Amino acid sequence: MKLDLLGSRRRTHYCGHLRPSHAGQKVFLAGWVARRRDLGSIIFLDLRDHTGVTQVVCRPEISAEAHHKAEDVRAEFVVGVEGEVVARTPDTVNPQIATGEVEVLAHRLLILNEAKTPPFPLDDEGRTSEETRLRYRYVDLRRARLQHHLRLRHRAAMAVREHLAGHGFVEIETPFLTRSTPEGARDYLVPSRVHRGHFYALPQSPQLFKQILMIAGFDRYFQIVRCFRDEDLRADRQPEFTQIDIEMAFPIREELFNIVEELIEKLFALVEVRVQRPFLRLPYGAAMERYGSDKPDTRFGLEWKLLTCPPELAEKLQLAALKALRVPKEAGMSRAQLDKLQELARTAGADWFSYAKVGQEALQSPLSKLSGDDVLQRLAGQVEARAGDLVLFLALKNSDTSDGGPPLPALRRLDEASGEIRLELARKLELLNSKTWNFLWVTDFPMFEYDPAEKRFAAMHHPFTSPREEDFDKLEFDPATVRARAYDLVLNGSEIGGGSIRIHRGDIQQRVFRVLGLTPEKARERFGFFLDALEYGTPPHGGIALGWDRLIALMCGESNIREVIAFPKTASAVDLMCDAPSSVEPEQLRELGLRLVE
RNA sequence: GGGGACGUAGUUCAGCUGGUUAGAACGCAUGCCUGUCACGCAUGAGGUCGCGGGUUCGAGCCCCGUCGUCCCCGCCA
Repeated sequence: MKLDLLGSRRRTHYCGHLRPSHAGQKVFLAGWVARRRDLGSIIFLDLRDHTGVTQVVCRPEISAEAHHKAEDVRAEFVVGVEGEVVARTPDTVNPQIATGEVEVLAHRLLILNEAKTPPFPLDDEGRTSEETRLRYRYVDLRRARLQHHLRLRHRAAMAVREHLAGHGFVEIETPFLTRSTPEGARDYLVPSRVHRGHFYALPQSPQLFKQILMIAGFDRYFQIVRCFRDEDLRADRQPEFTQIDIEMAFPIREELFNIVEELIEKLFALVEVRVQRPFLRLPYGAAMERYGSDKPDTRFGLEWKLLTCPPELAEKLQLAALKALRVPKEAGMSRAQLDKLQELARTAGADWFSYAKVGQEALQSPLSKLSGDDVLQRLAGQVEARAGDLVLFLALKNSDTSDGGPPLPALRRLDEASGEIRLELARKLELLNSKTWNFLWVTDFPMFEYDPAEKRFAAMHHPFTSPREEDFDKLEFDPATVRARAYDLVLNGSEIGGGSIRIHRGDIQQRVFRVLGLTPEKARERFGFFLDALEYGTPPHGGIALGWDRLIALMCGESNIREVIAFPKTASAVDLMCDAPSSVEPEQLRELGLRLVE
């Protein structure tokens, strides 16, 4: 096919912008052919660009050449149209599209490029398999939905820059080729050609660089930055993802919260959501007890309560800890559903599950024979159960806390099971409102988490998080109870950010490393440059990182972050479009001093 | 590393208890059509049933293996 040249023609309007007020104007439009309707002696083309669609009319009596060319046009051809905007007669107006009151009468049609038949229809909204979409991502991205998401992402990034710059934050880039720090996630490694046998690592986050920028006197820093983690993927996890990374010197926690809350407020204004401020603050302990989660979804009630267990029941059942949840008006729940909850409780790690249905007169429960109705009444009373309610009980048995290890992991299991039951109930009872946006700060995380497999403590946030000052003395004697100055930002049950006030004193940093089982030698080997930097006048500092992909996905109403990333990877970390990762030439390996084994 | 779901035309899917020549819709091609806008009508092309092996007289269907995609657990300081 003979193609036309664009020449010096300049687009005068976008396809989605024409209105009756443009009638009579000569215009030049350019875009992709969304659809061709050939009625013989009249051919309609729907011309599309990112703003929308305009109907182009090709009639032989206006231009025989344009009409003739339109016969060859197919879907996704790139064309330019020179013509006149005309108002449609009332009976031909299309109210379904923004430009439906006008059309462009083609005086001249330029076929700028042809296109293969698209591998899938562009207007099918989510019916094409993701595999096919990702393979032909350039076609997929033409869809209005993805255009919207990525353009919103762009405007959101602009808002971030404007907001943070307005608060005195400076955007500074940090290296991608950096040093491996084996703590935390698996690193992506990049072999050095110049230094054979040595490797760079792609950053899991710019954590140490941003702290060093504080030491360097930059006072307030931010970056919209790519991070890399070589771990298994999920719907909300990609091997490379973006963070809004923020750090400030001489931090007041409330000031940081305020800056972030304001930012969130501005971001959600972009999608016409007014957020409630200030955000709720919830200590970690309360979150775990009441919601069974460190990222509670507070769009619905269903709060657990830790009960004081009547001794006779505790004795009989060997209960070590007992939680209860009042489910209003659900006394009618079926045995089958309750059995499912019991099964969930078991697999989620609780030792014991039971329930009571509150009637007008009496309680109905498998427990009543065992405990007697008065004991049951007292338990139900502790959660203020009323007639018609269902009360769920969840417990930990004695044997589990007496195995010598710290009792916390066991309690944690109970809490986590309670959290899963809570979420399952919310789904089953359809309590999740997609129009509600509940932000909250979870604060006062434990500093350390005991890892039974490795038989050591691990940092819950990261090893540069400051313990609360009043807990400094417990570092060596009771690390499990040391609280961190760490906080997470949570939205509707998703963690969208996390940060902390950092350690700015070398002595405290060394003590924390020691709790983590890092000898001074090991610490020096891994973080020597950072420990050195700490010695040269480190101001108190702290910050936060927001999960940008997750945040944008939530703003777009998407549950999968691939929908807000232009070129995402599959669950096995493959880019289906460019087929990465790939093998490389033997010469490339030779240069790097690498040899493949097996 | 583990569990679950899926894999059939370009796309989305159907395909019974293993039985003749594997179907539908959309898309595509060709022709007709002057007001369509998911145009319509007619005709037609299009299949490595993911791949390899096995069972069977016979496999899209059963078995084993393998690859790929999605979801979840572990993992993700």
